[in-house]
Formats: sequence, structure tokens, C-alpha cells
Amino acid sequence: MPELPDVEGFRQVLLSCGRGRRVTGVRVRDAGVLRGVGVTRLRSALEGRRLGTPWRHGKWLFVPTEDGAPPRGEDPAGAEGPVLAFHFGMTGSLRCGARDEAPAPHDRIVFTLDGPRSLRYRDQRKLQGVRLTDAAGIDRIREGLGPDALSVHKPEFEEALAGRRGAVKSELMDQSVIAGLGNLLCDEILWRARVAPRTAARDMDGRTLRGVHTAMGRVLKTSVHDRCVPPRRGWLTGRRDDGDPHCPRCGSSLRSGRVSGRRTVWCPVCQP
DNA sequence: ATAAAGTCCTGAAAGC
DNA sequence: TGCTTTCAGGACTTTA
Repeated sequence: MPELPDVEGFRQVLLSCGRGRRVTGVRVRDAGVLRGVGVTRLRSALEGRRLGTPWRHGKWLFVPTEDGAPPRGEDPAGAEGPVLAFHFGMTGSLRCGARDEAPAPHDRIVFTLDGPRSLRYRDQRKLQGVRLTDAAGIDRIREGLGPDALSVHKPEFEEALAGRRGAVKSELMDQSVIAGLGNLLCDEILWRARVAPRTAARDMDGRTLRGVHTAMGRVLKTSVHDRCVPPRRGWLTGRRDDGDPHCPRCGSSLRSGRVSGRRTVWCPVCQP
């Protein structure tokens, strides 16, 4: 599930449910989601600290923590603490629940807060997870990421893709080229831009590349609003699981195949 | 049993 | 030739 729009939704959850709240408890129900940090260190690092303003780059979500002391007038920010970094893999999510709500089967970590609610990191398959990091660690993560898909402008987008010889879909999916796009988004964007997914990026002229950027912006705008790539009937995503899927634009039979190991759906007529 | 919205690793092929 | 980029496949993990 989690591509950029989903992660953006989790950021909103954190903003409304966690920001400014003190962490009173950390229950690790399955340590399999911890990356590079143990239960003890995670708890001692977080308990008593306040959650700061969450921010996102690609599919990563970062949550700074601040000193646990209540904010004073002179020192509103508080001392800098460690930073929580979430990556949701294919099945992860962040939920806001009532403080005493019984955990769901895949709630791997429950963060109890000083208000009436708690935050849960839920993940069926534990493909990625939660880590504890700092400014240097964030830099290391971001070194491997291209510009964020939601904020990248046309020239930077063109530059990121120009000359790449891989299939345009593979390049869009490559987080070191553009950060945040996943399998569904890429298919949706290329369908909207009328570009076949296996087209080599370097064979695309500036005009086509800019068209992909425009399509990306439109698809992201709606998807971020909906907090997921919406399975609307007017979108490719709303058709890809049909028995015999047809293009919502021209009615042709959709094709399905594999591009860099991922299931790929496209319209052979609209995307020559 | 096969497949799944993510990433990482390997080995091989392609390109400069 | 050698370096880099890219691809395919498998691995991780759990459930429908």
C-alpha cells in the first residue's frame, strides 16, 4: 500500500494525533520491525520526550523528538532528541487509536501518549520498519534518494531522468532517481501521460518528459488528498484488478506484464 | 499455491 | 579493458 500519498497520510495522522505530545510508553509487541535499534534503547530514547513536527521525503517519514520538559516561553523548541524514522514497506501503516484500545493483531509497536490517544505502527509483513536516528543518519538515508516526487519541479525532474537508458517505469520507481513513486502510481502516471512503460527514458524528448511531470503532479494531488492512489473507475488503478480490464479512456483491452519484476498494466492504444 | 502497493542483494549484461 | 548502470531474480515476511 504505502507509496508517497499513503505516507503523506501517515504524516497527517502524526500531526493531528502525536505532535507536541509526550511519549509515556513504548510497547514493542514484535521486535521484528526494529531496524538497528533494540527495545531497550528505543524505549529509553523515547519515553518522556515530546514528538515534534513530522516530515517526509519519498516514502520515509521522520519524527523528531524534543526534550520532555514542557515548552517554556524562552525555549519553545526544547532540546533536540533522537529522530524516529519510519518506512512502511508494502503493508505498514500508522494508526491513531484510543489510549486503551486493544491492539490489532499486526500492531507491532504501540506508542502511548500523554493525551487520550495512542499511536500504533501496524505492519503485516515486516519488510521494513522503524529506526532511531539523528541528523547524520538522516543524511545517509537521503543520500540514497532523489528529489521528492511531490515537490520536484520540471527542470529538476527532467534532469533526473535525462539520459537514463532503463525503461521509464523502472526509472520512476527507482528511489534514487525520484523518491516516493511506487508501482501503482507509476502505472497511473504513465497511462495519464500516454507513455508506454517500457519506453527507454533517454529516448523521450523534453516535451514528453514534461508531460510525465504534469501527469505526476495531477495524479499525486488527488492521491495525496485521498491518502492513497484512488481505485476510481476513471483511473487505471480502478481497473487493474478487473477480470478483463478495459481502458477507462478509450475502452481498449488493457495489457498486463512485468517491468523490472513488477506487475505492470497499460493501454496498448493510448500508450504506444 | 500464487501473488502482493517496498527495498536490498547478487550476478550478468549492456554501454561508455 | 574497466568502470558504471541497469536488469532479472531471489530474499525478506505474512496472508488471502
